[in-house]
Amino acid sequence: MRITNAEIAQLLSEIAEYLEMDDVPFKPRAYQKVADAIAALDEEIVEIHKKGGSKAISAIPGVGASIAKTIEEYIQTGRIAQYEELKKKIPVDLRSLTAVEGLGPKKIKKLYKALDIKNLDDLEKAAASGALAKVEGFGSKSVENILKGIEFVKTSGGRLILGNVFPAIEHIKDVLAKVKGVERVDIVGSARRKKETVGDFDLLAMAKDSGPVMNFFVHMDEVVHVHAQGETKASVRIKPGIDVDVRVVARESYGAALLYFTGSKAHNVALRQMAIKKGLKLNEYGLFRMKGGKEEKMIAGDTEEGIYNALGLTYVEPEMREDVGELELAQNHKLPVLVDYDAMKGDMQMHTNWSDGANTIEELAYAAMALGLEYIVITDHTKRLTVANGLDEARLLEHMKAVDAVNAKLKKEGKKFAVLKGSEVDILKDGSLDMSDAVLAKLDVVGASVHSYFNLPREAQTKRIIAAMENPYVDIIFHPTGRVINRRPAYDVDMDAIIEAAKRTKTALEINAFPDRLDLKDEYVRKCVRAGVKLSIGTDAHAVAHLSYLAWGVGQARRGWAERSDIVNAWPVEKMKKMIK
DNA sequence: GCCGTTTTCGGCCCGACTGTTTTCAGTCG
Repeated sequence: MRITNAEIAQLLSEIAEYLEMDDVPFKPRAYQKVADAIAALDEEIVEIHKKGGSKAISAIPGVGASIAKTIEEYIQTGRIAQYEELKKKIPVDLRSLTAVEGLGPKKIKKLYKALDIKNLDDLEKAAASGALAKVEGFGSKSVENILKGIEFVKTSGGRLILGNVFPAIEHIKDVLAKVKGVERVDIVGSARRKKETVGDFDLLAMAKDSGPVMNFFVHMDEVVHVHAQGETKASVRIKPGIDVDVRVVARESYGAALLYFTGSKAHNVALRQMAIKKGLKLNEYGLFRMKGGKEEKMIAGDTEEGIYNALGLTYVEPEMREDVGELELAQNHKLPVLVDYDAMKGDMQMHTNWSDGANTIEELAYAAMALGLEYIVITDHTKRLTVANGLDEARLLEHMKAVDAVNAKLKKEGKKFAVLKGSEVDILKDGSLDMSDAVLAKLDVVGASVHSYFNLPREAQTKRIIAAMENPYVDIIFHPTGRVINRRPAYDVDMDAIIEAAKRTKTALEINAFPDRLDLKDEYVRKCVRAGVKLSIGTDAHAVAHLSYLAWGVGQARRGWAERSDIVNAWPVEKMKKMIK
């Protein structure tokens, strides 16, 4: 069983929480910082260790000799003695208990000592029996909130897929923007950074007087519960089970607030530390010059750019704000110029009613044209995927003629738009394809994907995909890792080997833009960019409505620091054809 | 426990809101 970065991060985070329970100063922050860094790491920590031992691990920012040894201990023995000691003292299910809003290490410890509460079930029983309300520091209000928190943890199961819930939050943003006195509303938080999943939504509003907008917000029809309501900040749950926070600030502080509420937390902390070094203080109201421990003068705050510049940095795009090296680049004015959301010229993957799509070739073409695209690649499934009505050689040849017919019609109408002939070919167990080379040779673009044998051993799975890339007609590997967010993990593949083979065979890797796929994920996108492997963004649309998902693919590309030159379909059709095989 | 243009000791981001312990600790982001 492979040890993942996520499980190491979870263990370190729990150690931090245990230390927090005992009021140990500063250590909790050190452990938590490392946990966050490892969770965001784009390399497997096991690999780092294999290459350079605990010394290489301690090269990760925030990791010193001690924590490096702790991680090494886990990699070598599967256990951490320190963690087990701590767990023995207070054997509780920290992961689920801390997921309850309002419960932190201190309260969890108190509940364990007083009522032997170890998990959500114990907690729920104690709340129901009335025992909880008798614990010092807990009252009827706490019990009520804890019960609601438990319910939420049980039903929502954690993070939501951004693309699926975004329309609901955009609606609230639009409604708030219309409240009298509101000058501007922005979606901030991880949604602005285009993280693939979000825990909650944050909105920022600009207004002189916060009263009316706060009042409106907590009384919206969608609101089922108000968690908190103050003068400038409120937090509610809306109907689909999403938590939404809103914060109101004045114009002069709006940039500072945007910066602060967009995060990430690690990026913000790093910025504040830079400010301190310059004798400044950064908070959500602005960047201040300090004198004798007091704010002397606000030197930036109305725009994000002004704050970055005052700190000697170039503006950092929200999708890059994860404290994974972007600040060093900003300091040296060497940030990449990320691919723009409106840079896309084409869509590289979609399905028609010839296989498992809902619409015709023509309907997709007109819809894509309306979205401002210059070309689309039709990539219906092939024969092995019988459940999707996959095309065999004969039907694919027929299908190509149908594409020709649509192009002829568009030309007659004077439209400058191209429909390209493509296919989503199945990669069979041995790495061969379910379509003859003779037919593939007639297509403009060939994408190949894995739809079977998800559980092959790592080596076999890797070999299988590389074999497909070696086929001279395969231009793109579609959804290269097969993961479906919140539903199915990626198949076990050696991504470094895949990326290396992609480079060697000049095969592009897809960023599948479907909101619950976003496959490649951001860290692999970064690796491709670094290696010079080209990327292809496809919506994998199975209906006209899905074509708008392209923006989620671009967001993912930007999170991976991709520039326009890295994305084959950010180029006009002729240039795109040259960039693929 | 980590770190260093204040560098091997002495610091460690900062503010809003809640509930309850009538002055603040705990949690969150």
